[in-house]
Amino acid sequence: MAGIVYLDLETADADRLWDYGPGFVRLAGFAVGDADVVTTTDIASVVEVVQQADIVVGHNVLGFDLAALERYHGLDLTSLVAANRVVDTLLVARQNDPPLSGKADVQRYNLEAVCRRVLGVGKVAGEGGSALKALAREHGGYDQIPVNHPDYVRYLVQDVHLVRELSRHLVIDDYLWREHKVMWRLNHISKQGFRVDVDLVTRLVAEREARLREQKEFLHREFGLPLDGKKPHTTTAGKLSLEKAFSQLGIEPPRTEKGALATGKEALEKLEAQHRDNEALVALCQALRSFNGDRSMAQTLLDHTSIDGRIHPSVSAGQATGRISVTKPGLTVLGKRDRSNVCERAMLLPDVGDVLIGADLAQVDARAIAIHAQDAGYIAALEPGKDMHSEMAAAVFGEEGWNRQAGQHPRRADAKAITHATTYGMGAAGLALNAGISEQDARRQLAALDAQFPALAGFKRQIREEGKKQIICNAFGRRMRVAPGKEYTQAPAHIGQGTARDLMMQGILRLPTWLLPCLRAVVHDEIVLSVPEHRADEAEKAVLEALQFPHQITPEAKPVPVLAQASDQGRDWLDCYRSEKPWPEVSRAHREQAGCDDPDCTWHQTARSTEGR
DNA sequence: ATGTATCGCGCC
DNA sequence: AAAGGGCGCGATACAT
Repeated sequence: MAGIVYLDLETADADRLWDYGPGFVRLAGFAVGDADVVTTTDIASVVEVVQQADIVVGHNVLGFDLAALERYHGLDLTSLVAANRVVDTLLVARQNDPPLSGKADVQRYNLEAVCRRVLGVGKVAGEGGSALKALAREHGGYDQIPVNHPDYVRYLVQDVHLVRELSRHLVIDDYLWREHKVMWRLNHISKQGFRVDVDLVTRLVAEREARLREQKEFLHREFGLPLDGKKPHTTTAGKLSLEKAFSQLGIEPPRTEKGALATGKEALEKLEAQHRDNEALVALCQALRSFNGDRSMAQTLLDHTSIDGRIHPSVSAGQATGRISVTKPGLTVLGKRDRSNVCERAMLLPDVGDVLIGADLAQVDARAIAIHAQDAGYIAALEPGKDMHSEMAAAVFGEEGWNRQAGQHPRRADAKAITHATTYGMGAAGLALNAGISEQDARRQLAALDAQFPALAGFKRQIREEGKKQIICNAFGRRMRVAPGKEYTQAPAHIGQGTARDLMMQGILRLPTWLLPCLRAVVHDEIVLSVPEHRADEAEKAVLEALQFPHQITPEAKPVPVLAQASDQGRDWLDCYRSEKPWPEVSRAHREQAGCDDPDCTWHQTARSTEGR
């Protein structure tokens, strides 16, 4: 074996890792131990070196460099990861110095930023990232930069040096070894890709354009809104003419919190409800609302679809809680609650000959909190076979009116909101506003919750206190940063989300390896897989087996059961929810019909409205 | 032309 | 004293 190998690659446009083809990797730089940095275009020789290494170290190597060597040069990454022979300094940097929530910290983890922090500013010469971008611009693309260009080579050499220096300052704990295996498994989502119904996407893009044009013309004709821009009502000129329109209709224009003209769903729905008889106003609101929720998801999917007809989203764990981001395109924001946009999920398909299966964890954030809080009553409410929210309702509102055998507690929905909200530190005022109750009632309900679950209340106090040290740790050892001053809300919320994240990742780690190439998406508490039709039942059983287990925070602690439920086996992602959702169009079988009688069917509606055009 | 901030929407 | 968390993406406005 060849000691520690520090590695960095220069490639064509990084966004094209999965569809560029041979030649993607252009130049490799590596150093073995303390030896000089070697740069070469002989990538096969680099694969040899990596395979021989005791450990290969690099920044984002798991998600990028080693993935590229695996894809285009036959690297056996599986064995490397299994033997703990990969150290990704990006994963390490995030655990050693966790990010704040929000956008402020997204740029803090590129190699140069990490090195400036850890090694000191003087160690980093220039701005490699932007210089590289300039080189690419100058030569007409990342894949056109001459591989012997002195600046190109110099930045590569510096990055290898930086990785080597950096790795001497980073601390690798047990959580990180686990995390490498987690991210390697999740990277199958990027690698395999998710098949797109390109015909449907193309049709939806066209339909949306037609609809938008129609609405814009209507608003222009009736209310004098400008025609330019994609959403004229959000431009300065558009807002001005809208204000005028509202005034002419005798209505005070609705405002957002910051005083701008409100054109959001809630504001418009409220306005509509208040002035039902003002026909022109209702028409205006409806036209404006047709812009809302009208996202260009089809276009976004199309923009990210590779020549193989698939999207290859990025998977990363850069959030403050460790939650997994699936982006480019973002798969965590596809419509689900709204009938009007749930059909976005119909655009994603299983592989040919496959079906999609899904499973989601039941109340996983509550279980995460229970694991930490060790509140006997709270854990009891989470026992298998019990309906957690009904149990919570009984605890807060009393047993009366609830026949356990007959079904759910009548105030189940209220309890659900309270449980969820208090985990995130909602106060009485917020709860009152949210639930439409008096502040006094809200205070009483929150107090009842604390009284019924004293250990839960104690845990929240304790974790808020720990949050003052800025770093808190979840049940699996992930370190999470709490913003100073935000301990009250963030500390319990981070525990709920962060431990929930690692419960799901535990399930991912428990999946049998044959299912890894089947992974298509993770959405916090849900996973989706494309599996051969004849193995669907077997796969579903294996997934449920993997996702369900009791977890205890210490060997002495009370275990909390983690439970999951399977979705339907679907011929597209939407089809997976056909028995969960009440809308007929969720079923692919329904969508395959030429038409239907349901006037509210969002699938056949567009077909009807465009008929005879 | 390109990047950042803000808003408003969607999801869990 | 009071305090609802975490995100991604598109569109626009504005600065550079």
